[in-house]
Amino acid sequence: MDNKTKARYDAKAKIFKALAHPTRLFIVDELSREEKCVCELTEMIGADVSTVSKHLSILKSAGIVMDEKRGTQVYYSLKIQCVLNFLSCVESVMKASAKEQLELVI
Amino acid sequence: MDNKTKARYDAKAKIFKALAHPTRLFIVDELSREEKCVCELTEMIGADVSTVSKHLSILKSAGIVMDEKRGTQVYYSLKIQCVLNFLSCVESVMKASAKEQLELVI
DNA sequence: AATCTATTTTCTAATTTAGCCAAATAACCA
DNA sequence: TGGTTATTTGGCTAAATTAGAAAATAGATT
Repeated sequence: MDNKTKARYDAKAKIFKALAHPTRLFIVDELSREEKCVCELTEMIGADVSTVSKHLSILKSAGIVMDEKRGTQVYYSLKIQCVLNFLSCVESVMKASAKEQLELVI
Repeated sequence: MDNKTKARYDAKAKIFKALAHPTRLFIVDELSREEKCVCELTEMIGADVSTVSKHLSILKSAGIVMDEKRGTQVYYSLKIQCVLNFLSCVESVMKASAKEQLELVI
């Protein structure tokens, strides 16, 4: 595999890594409804603000969300809508697995 | 967040984790063309067989690929085609980021 | 049965990630 | 200016992930 190809796979992997955490998936779900400030998300998630802020920065640097400062607050919103489509594909993977599990039991 | 909801996010995250590695993305790409045995993939990837085998088992336990033993070889193939759609969404995330980078420079 | 081949599993060391606390920044307000 | 609130950053520790070497397993062949 040449360097360029390798770099492409690394870049793709970075995006998947950004989504590969339950808290970050929750954030994406919430932001798909409407923008939220860090404080609102922190409240919902129930972790330290610094932790939530770090999750957001990972999503941002992957290009999945964007932020906008208004007064003292920073609002985050979903930047790439198609992320939602692939969440629904993931659901289908989950359903397929669950069905299989079930068939093993029956 | 109740336990059930949390479990759902964990399960989704598991699927993203499975895809969050350059080698595993490469494997998915290859398998989207046609099934391959572990030895063929190992040859292409150039890592230890045990490493490749482990990557495959991660993809399998996430429900993304399936395997079939034929003689001494094990053939892996893509189980969930929609994974490919979301790879194309990821590409669009990458393009958007690249475009932005470019605009910063111009 | 003994051996060979392909693959998986186990073990260990190295690297990365997650989460909290404390400190630093930034924007607003008195 | 000094203080307050919201957020980010740095530092630290614990947990998770990665990779390869070696050992174990399963099926095919002699």
